[in-house]
Amino acid sequence: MNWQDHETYIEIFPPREFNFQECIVFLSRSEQEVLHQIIDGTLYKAIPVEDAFILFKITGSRHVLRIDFPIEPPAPEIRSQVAFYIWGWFDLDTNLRHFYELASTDPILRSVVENYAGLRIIGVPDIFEALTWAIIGQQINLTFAYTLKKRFVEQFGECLTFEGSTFWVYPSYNKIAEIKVDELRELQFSVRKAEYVIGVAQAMSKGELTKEGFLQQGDYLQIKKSLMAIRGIGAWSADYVLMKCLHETAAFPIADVGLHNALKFQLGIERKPTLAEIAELAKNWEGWQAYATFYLWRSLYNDIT
DNA sequence: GTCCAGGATACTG
DNA sequence: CAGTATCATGGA
Repeated sequence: MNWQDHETYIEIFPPREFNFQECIVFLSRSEQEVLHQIIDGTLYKAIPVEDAFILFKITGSRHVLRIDFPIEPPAPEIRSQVAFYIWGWFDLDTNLRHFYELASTDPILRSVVENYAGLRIIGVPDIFEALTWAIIGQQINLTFAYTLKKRFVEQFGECLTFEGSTFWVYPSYNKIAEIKVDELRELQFSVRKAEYVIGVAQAMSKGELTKEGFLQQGDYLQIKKSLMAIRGIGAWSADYVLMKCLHETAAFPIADVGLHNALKFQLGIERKPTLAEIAELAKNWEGWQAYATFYLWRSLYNDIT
């Protein structure tokens, strides 16, 4: 982690293959997003750190991210944890050079890595959020998924307010472990989605499920197997969590509808590619399937000014 | 009205 | 074991 503490603010120095603006485009993909805000090109987010909620804002230039604390600068240890959080959020430990080399000769990836150079997988560092967001998004369109998430966060999460703006923090698993299926049904969750979400919360609340626990298993396939043992987490969700939370660049949600639509467009065909065809295309992506998927997702939406 | 959505699970033959 | 029904609702 490459950063510098200036007491009232901090600076983070990302690797060369980084473009803050591209990340902002991704973060702007839904107007219903409640877990961060972009105001005049500045990114705001509140996160829980050691039983407190910290609001930070990020302004990015070419080679440095500047992090300010609008409410008040926190203690040194907290500042360090915020830097660590942001480092992981933007997946700054990953060296993209290998991916770009591989993509430069790949018929599918060549154009997207040129178009979106510097884009990184924007993560979901909180594994409870990653697991439950994957569950919420299953089998429904993204617009409705964001509607459900917004209701869920505003019903059970906590928030900070600053200068008239509200900054929401994702609900804690301890809170969700205690609610009933009916309370989520009222938000228009299906009974099954509600059961899955509460089940994950209860497992985490009992300490049966932790991010560190998965990471310690080391091997991608072993972690995927462990994730799929959770009720409500199938192959797609497991790969989604590996990709967005556990920094596994080889994670590949091959059944993803968004991936299929992006490939249909990139290939210029009238139908979606079959799983076998995708597997064939992806042979060249070995080790970087997660980034290939993320860049292809990016190709599905237009820039937001 | 029809069909598809960032799928997963329970049931059936 | 592979195929099928079911979930719940929004958006195109």
